[in-house]
Amino acid sequence: MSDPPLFLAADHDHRICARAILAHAEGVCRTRGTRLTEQRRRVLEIVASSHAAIGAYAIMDRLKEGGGRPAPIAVYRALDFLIANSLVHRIASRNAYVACTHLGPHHGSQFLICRRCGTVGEMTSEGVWQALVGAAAGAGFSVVAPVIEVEGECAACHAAATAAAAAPDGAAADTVAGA
Amino acid sequence: MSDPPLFLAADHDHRICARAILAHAEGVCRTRGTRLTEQRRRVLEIVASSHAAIGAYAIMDRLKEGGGRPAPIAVYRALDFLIANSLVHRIASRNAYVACTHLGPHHGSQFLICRRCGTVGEMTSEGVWQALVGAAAGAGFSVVAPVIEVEGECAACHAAATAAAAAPDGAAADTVAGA
DNA sequence: TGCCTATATGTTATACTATAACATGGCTGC
DNA sequence: GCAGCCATGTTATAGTATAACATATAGGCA
Ligand SMILES: [Zn+2]
Ligand SMILES: [Zn+2]
Ligand SMILES: [Zn+2]
Ligand SMILES: [Zn+2]
Repeated sequence: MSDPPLFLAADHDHRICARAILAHAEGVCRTRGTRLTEQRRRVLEIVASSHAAIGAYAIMDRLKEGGGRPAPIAVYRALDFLIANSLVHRIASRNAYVACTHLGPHHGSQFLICRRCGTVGEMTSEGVWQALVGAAAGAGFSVVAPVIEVEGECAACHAAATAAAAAPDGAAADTVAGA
Repeated sequence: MSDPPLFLAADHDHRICARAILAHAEGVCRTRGTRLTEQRRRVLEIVASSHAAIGAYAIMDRLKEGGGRPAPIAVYRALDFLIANSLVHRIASRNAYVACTHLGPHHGSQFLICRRCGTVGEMTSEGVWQALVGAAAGAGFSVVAPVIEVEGECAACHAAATAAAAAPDGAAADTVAGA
């Protein structure tokens, strides 16, 4: 009912999102006694710098901008840590990664991926979870780790596409890139 | 209610499955005026030779057994055709492919992947579909192409694991490989 | 029949994604 | 200090997928 919106407006102040993600990571690591090292922190910052999913090699390129010469394995090791702590999620259908936008522990998120702007919304619908577990149980199958990644269109892009289709003349509304 | 079982017994006569898949493919291609060429047919036979998902390079190795020297691209092109015609599905979380076991047209299947035997069951639960579309709509998101791939345990493997845990002495029941 | 075009395949090279194996460094607790 | 653990560096390689261009084959049609 009062869930926060999965998709924020394109012009939202994303620094607020990024800060919240980093602060949450600090808290998680302090609680668990794990270490959010500089490298892991930088990878998380890069992943969290946008609501779109980013590939491991793109993360590496961003790290290089800071002057270092990180090898792919360094990025994957940082991602392994972040994923193990549910601070980052892997999007298997894109071979890419997104920062978790949830505060508490959770399992079985559903990822809504806009085919136009690339924004990924992380949804945790109890109804979807129960429908899936129930249907699987009907086949004698016990669910352990679901991968649910939905390609589609977010509200903003859908509205823009509809408007463009209605008035196909002249300058089409630009597709907004993920902030 | 009267759905066919998603997971067949390990000792079922899989030649029946394979023949049905090939016959269905012949029919689909005849209806659509597309061509089930020898290469595409062989790739489909290989993918359909088991209920487990198989990787593109494993398919290539199997093709080589026939004497040819297929390049990776040949396998991917055949897979592209088969996937476009819904005769094969890609399992993104495994980078692997399974033959479709459905007869009619369909969208949004849910794939149940046994972590022990590797068998993939293709489920088409209307309830899961509706729960997902409904929940996404609540976020203003319109679903186009969901990827639902669930890791878990099939009934047979779950029973075997439970039995092995109850009687951990001596010969544990072998994990059955996908036929 | 013989050309024409679209589709399918062959060939070579390369891009992209991810991990193995082993060495080094650095913090922590004793 | 030093032992042990964890994190990182270094090098090499495995695994997955596509680009670009040449050739071949099937069928439609003049
Ligand atoms: Zn944001
Ligand atoms: Zn969008
Ligand atoms: Zn079978
Ligand atoms: Zn199984």
